[in-house]
Amino acid sequence: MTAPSFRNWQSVQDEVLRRIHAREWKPGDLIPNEADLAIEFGCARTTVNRALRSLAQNGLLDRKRRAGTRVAAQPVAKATLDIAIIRNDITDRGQKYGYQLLQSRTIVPPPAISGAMKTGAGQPLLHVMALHLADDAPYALENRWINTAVVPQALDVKFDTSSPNEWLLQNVPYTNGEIAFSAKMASRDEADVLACLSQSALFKMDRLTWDNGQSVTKVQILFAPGYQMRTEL
Amino acid sequence: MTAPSFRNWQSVQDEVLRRIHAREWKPGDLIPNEADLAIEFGCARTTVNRALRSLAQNGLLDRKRRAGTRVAAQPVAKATLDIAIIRNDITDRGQKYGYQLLQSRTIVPPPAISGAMKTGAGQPLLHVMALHLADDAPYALENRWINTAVVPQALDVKFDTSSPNEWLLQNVPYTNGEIAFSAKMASRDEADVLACLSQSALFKMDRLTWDNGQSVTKVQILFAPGYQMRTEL
DNA sequence: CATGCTAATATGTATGCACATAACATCATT
DNA sequence: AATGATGTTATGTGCATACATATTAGCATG
Repeated sequence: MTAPSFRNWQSVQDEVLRRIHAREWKPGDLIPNEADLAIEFGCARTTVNRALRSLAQNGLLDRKRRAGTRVAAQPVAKATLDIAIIRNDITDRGQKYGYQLLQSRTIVPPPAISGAMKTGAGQPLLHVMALHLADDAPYALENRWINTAVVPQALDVKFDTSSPNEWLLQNVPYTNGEIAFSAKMASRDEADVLACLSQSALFKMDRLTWDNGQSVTKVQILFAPGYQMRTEL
Repeated sequence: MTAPSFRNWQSVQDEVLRRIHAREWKPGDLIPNEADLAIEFGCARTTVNRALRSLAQNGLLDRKRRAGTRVAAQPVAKATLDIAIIRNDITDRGQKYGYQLLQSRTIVPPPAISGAMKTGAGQPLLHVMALHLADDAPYALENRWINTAVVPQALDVKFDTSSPNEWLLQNVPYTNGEIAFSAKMASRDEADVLACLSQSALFKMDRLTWDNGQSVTKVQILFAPGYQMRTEL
């Protein structure tokens, strides 16, 4: 039997994938170590390492030092979502983007919000509500709080032509954050703004971002009925 | 000024991240090339490459051959969601997992479904409905179609103690698929099963998986009100 | 002026080697 | 038998080097 010779890490990855799909290596199985695979594939161990590392990152393999590499018993599907700027989301689909500022003012927020943001209780936040439109139809309602202590420049920005969504993403750095997705029944006001029936089921995204331990902003985005967030596996 | 010397790719990555956050390198800026950075950091180009490659994968840098590396103008936040097996989702939170089969039968599906699955029109599918419970409360309703042409073994499985969700993930390989998330108003039947009010807003996940061009399964999972899908940024 | 060839350049990747590190196995000690 | 020291092993990473490849700039040619 001639060694087929897999010279680059992509083809090594493909071959490993093939064996997993063909169930030559079953979930839970320990696969040969890098050195052996390198010999079998006729390439350097580095190359095998690169291929396996990549597969591990995608959740198809579990790797542990000394213990070896095994096929993930329960392939946790990792879906990568691209949380784009809403404007791009819309224009990428060939629709016309529209924007409308609903409200912008500085307030001392109710405890629930400053609690989530872990700001001081009396800390004033900038509160902005805006509507994103696709082909003139309401698309998403942005409800945002900005920590003025961290982002004082925000106070000088009139969010009347472009959304806080865009401005913050382009002007304010952050180190980490969290996102949560859920479903919410439309309140009367929300239904009004989004031009849908009250009690409609809306897709909701909550996002909290931080910069070196200081909370930057909290946003809730409510999408008009029919919105879908999609991704490949 | 002494060169701080960043010896491993993680610390190089951290330093690059720091510069991005500190806006020493602003969005859209072209950053020094790998060779120069390697000299500055006192490490090999390979190490810089590893760091930058990783950052590019996370969407913070845009890299092009010959054109160089620049800070992403619009940092598309990439959120990676771990779509776990529902049982794990529940037990990981320290709750008791429960399962209940509602229905299982072979049917010729309505055109809408076979259309989405791109199976032959008259192709019979196995249809299974099941309920997942957390601490005895309804948690999610699984509504699944399985392509019996591709997965004939499924016909022999009684899904009375463990869900198709688990069985398929552990027994049937797939090459690719797609996931969509959305919100849906609970129908009367759905509300009944999930023990919630009719018209509640439910978080919905639709998933379609393929194996080498053949559709394997299509599933719709409706989560009981209150469900949140979370992830770090 | 348009077009196409060519050279320069930055990233992409393969390789052999070395050493670091985690985790397990084994054996000795108590 | 429990505990701890020690060695072994597989992955993790760094480095120097070489070559591959995409893309751009510049030049030459029609």
